[in-house]
Amino acid sequence: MSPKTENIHNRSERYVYYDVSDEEDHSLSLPCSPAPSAGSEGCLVRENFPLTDSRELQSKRQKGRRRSQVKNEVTVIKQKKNRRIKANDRERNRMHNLNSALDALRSVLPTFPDDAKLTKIETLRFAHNYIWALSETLRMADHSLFNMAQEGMTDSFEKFSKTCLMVDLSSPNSSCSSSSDWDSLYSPGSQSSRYSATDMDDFISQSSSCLRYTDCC
DNA sequence: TAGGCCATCTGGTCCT
DNA sequence: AGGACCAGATGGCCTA
Repeated sequence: MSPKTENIHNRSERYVYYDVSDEEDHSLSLPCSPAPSAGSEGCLVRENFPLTDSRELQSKRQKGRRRSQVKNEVTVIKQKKNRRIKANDRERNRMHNLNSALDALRSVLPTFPDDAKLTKIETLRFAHNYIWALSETLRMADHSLFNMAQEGMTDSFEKFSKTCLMVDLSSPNSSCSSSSDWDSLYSPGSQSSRYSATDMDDFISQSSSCLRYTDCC
């Protein structure tokens, strides 16, 4: 096999490779179609060589560009996939952090061990109402203390101050709270008004009575 | 089996 | 560009 023939043969091999994904290459190699086999050799030798060669160079460049385009697309797809995986990972972590925060919130809410775990929405609603209830309790306690001070009950005031501030309202073991008391705050009901004003009033009165009936008074 | 809850994925939007 | 946040979609699990 002469060098020239070998060269042509190599070209035809390359054609076969690029023709798979390139329709324009078909048009370029049309004179030698249908198959760039033995006929193609005659084709290339017969035509004026420089023209064929420049066409080939052009074709090579186009093919090179397309190959790098394909490569780029593959890279972009890989990059996108990689970014998605990383984003999913971050999102998972974010949700885990959110859940940890909810767990922390649950842990400071007064529930009983045998209670079913509060759902997310229950936790948020309960926390909201619990804070409100504690605020109300404080307000009422302040009011009571103020009245007591006004009446000159200095001893009672001091005693109240020392001991009642230590009352742990949030403790499920608190003597004045029971499971049902706390259940009333998040007992099953309509989602929209799960913790009714009545429930909260009950809670406040119970909390207040707790303050009133602990060993401080 | 329907409905509720949850975890995860995904694409969009906004911000740095 | 990349990260945070959000909301919708989806599928799994559990319970009444």
